[in-house]
Amino acid sequence: MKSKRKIATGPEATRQALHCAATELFAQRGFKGATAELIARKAGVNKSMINYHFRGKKGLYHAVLRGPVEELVAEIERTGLARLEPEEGLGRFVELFTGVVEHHPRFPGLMLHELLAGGSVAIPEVLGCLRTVVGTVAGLIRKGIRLGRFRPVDPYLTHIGLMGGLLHFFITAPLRGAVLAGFQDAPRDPTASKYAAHVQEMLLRGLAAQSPGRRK
Amino acid sequence: MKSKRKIATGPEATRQALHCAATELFAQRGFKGATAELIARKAGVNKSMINYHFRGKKGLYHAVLRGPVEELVAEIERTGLARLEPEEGLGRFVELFTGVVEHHPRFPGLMLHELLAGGSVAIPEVLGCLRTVVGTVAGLIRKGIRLGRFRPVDPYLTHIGLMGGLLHFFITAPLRGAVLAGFQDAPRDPTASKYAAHVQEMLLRGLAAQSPGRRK
DNA sequence: GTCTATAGGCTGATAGAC
DNA sequence: GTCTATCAGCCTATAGAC
Repeated sequence: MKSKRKIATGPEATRQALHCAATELFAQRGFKGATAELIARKAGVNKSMINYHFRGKKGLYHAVLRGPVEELVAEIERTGLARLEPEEGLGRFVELFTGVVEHHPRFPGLMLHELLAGGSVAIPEVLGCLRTVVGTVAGLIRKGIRLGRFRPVDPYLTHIGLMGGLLHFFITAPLRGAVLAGFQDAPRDPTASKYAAHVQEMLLRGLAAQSPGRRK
Repeated sequence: MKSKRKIATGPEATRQALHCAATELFAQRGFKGATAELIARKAGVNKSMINYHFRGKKGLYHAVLRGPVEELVAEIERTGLARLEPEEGLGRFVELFTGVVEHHPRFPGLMLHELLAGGSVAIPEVLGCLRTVVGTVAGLIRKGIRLGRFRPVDPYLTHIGLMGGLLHFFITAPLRGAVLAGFQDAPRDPTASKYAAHVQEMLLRGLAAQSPGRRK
């Protein structure tokens, strides 16, 4: 399992190898838990390259964190999520989020470590993005309530439940096998898209003022 | 904010002060992020007391983690959750979980750090307890499906969504003020019981085969 | 039981050769 | 750009006085 070697050479390949290895390790162990030497070894690169290419460990961490967070916000804006119908918009948000995680599988781990630390490691970059996400989702829910299609729930509490549910699926993936071993009816390897469909259904049915249109 | 001083004296008070301070710091920073010196200072106690009373930092971590996890399982069994009607049982689980968190406010932080680490720090103590929780919740859902009262969802995916939603509420509490500032309609200080009610409603409506009895 | 002092290892960052 | 060598600081744990 420790056979990650750098193949290509040159400065850009070094940068990428470090970025990639750091993403993995920061997500699993957090900022302090992932040491510079570990990252460099996993990248197959000399330790001091971290300082040359990223101005130190903190710079590398910021670079790693910015990617997925900014992509999520960009996708939200590109899709014009806020302007969609409430049901459609929330469904698309779930798909969009799982799509971003597919490009950045370690995003949930990074995000949660950051949240647990109280945003202490990288406040400003992330905080603004979080506000956009929360605002968009809460806005869609508010719109649905106003239109009489959703129950009068608290949009922010709903957002917490939704985001928590999404993040939890991905971060528990490594442990799932060990915990579910022995449960005969447990899904072998639940895919993200299967879970996304489940979350959409639970969310829309949970929100619906009346019973929503059947999908299946 | 750094005015935590030990008042009482004696060995038991020292133990408790360390346990208490460690709970706080491990939950916020994880095992490696919380240093022994930080814990001792917060407890108002000498650093070497960690080794005397807990056989080192790891021993202290295990002691801290065991408490809430075992209490959760004990509560599940004491309540006889598995034998209740599905709707009642799931509702009680949500209340029971938030109740345990009230006794152990740092439980969600500890749990998530552990999950993110892939259970690497304390596998055996926690893994068995997790299996009990998962098994009980999934069992209730399975029962509801069998009785025709729930839709034929995947019980394990449902459990992931439920637990994720619950945990996320508590771990985001510190950041909530900063993220929600400016959103006029955001709840000032959402209580755990208010959130618990929200989660119950979303869960049961999301699961219901037909429209469930209105509560309000 | 509690303290001080310190050992011994690891960590992040830098200096300087190539 | 990349490497080796190395420093100063921090970390956990222990020894030993009280």
